[in-house]
Amino acid sequence: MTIRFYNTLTSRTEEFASIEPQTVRMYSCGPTVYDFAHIGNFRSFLFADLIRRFLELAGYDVQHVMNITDVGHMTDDAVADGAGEDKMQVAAQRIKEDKKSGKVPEGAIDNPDDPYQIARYYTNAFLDDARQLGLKVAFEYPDNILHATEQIAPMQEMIARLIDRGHAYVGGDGVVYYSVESFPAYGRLSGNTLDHLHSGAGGRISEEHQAAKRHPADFMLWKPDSHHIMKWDSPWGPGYPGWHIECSVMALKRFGVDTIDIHTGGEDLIFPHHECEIAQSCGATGADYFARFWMHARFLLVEGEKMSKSKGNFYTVRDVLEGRVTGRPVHPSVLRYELLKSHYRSNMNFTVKGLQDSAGAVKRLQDFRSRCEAASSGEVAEVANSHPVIREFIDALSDDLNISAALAVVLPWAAETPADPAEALGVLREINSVLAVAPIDLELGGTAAPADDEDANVQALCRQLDEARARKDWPTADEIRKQIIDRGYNVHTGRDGTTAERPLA
RNA sequence: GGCGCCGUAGCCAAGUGGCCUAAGGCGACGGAUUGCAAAUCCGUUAUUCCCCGGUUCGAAUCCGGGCGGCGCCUCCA
Repeated sequence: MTIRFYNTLTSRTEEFASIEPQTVRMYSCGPTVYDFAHIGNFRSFLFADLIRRFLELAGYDVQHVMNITDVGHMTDDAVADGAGEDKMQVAAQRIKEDKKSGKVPEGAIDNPDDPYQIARYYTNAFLDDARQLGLKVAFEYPDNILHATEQIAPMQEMIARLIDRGHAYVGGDGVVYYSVESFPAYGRLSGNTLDHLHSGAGGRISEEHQAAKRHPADFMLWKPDSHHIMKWDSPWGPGYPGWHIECSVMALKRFGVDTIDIHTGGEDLIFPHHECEIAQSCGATGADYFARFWMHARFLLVEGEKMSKSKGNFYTVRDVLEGRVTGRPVHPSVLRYELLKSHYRSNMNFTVKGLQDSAGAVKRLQDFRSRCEAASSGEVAEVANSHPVIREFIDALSDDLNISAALAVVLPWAAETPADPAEALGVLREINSVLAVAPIDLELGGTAAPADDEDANVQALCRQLDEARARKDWPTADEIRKQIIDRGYNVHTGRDGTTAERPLA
């Protein structure tokens, strides 16, 4: 089996091989925790999860690390004074308003002016969302998901090393900058080489900032700023680290190697973030590569448009799951499937209709599983990867994560009635270890929707319906069935009586 | 303007020179089944791959040119 991935670094699809046989070290840029993560963020995180789970099925031991950016960086809004705002302060302001409107529950954040409380609140929200959607690394918190604010010392060590090695300097404004001219490979990932940056820079850069730097493309490693809401002592004065440095540090520190196998993120991170990470990491270690494979997920569109708060199509995971997008609750596995079903390097258009389509596919897989379980009395056979269905599934994903071809293997197969249900369950277990939608995650238990009063009421109606049917009182039976459907349930009358369940979306 | 992805049915989307008069899913439609439904099963659903040229015996697939969509293009994140 040959695994091939598209590598942003070379702009080509290349054969994947890990540096150390059987082990893959993968780093994914994680969320900022100033607000709830949105579905676009999760498309990127789930793309990384797909790589990880696929490689595991293919036999690798995958070590997956992600960061949480909780340092209060600055906004990119060009406000009047040209300095931007502290993101944590912006969040604090918003939270005060959200508390009044109830969007942030009472007691969740006692003191919005405490950035650590804000970070903790949104970190927990992220982890909840991530676990619901079956993001495997979220179950490895805090071992494999690291907070930037807990890595300040190693960041300072790396900055000091970069200064020693001639890759960084203290500018005229006291800020520590990375010298891009000291790193000839700068621009290799994004194509934004120093020549191109010169010609494309235009008049967007303010004169005073440039004066402090040796080259316009030099970027910040440490900013002394005694007014910043989160600050730490450093050899360069109290302040805070640059945005890029945390990822370089965490990846190298957590893995203990100079070169990792895969680095993932959203396509917006290619430049400047990942370009700068490479410059920092390779500058500090002297290695030729920071990561061998750079893989980027394309942006998510919503109903054909870029997701933005001003357009009102800016959805968080909980907006979708709690029904604020479709008008009814959506099962997490449906959202997972929806965000996973398009190729990661294509435009993914998130739509209400697409979500409903995904619900159909997920239900098909879940029903298949139920039918097999009933037929096999729960027995699950051990199957090897050489099984034809698993073989084809892996082959499809081996081709740069061709998820559509992989689903085209699974779905027709799951439409058949298997000759050997125990074997089918074994196959499904392997396939579901990657898809994780039927159920959301086999190994990790998954999240069953909690039964509530409404469920109990509906169960009672099902019994009444059965009684009416036993009397052949069809008008009453039809009336009850209609009531159950009106409550938003799907009804099924079978050999063993009537059952009702909530639709997946 | 620079760099980079991409453009196949109502929607998602496979296919990367001949087995393509183009997978698979969702949806839709017709039928079987059902007291009626649901589920399930069977069948139908692109002579055509954004447009125009070219290469070739042969192109959705290669080349050139258009058109269209998306991302990034710095010190603030």
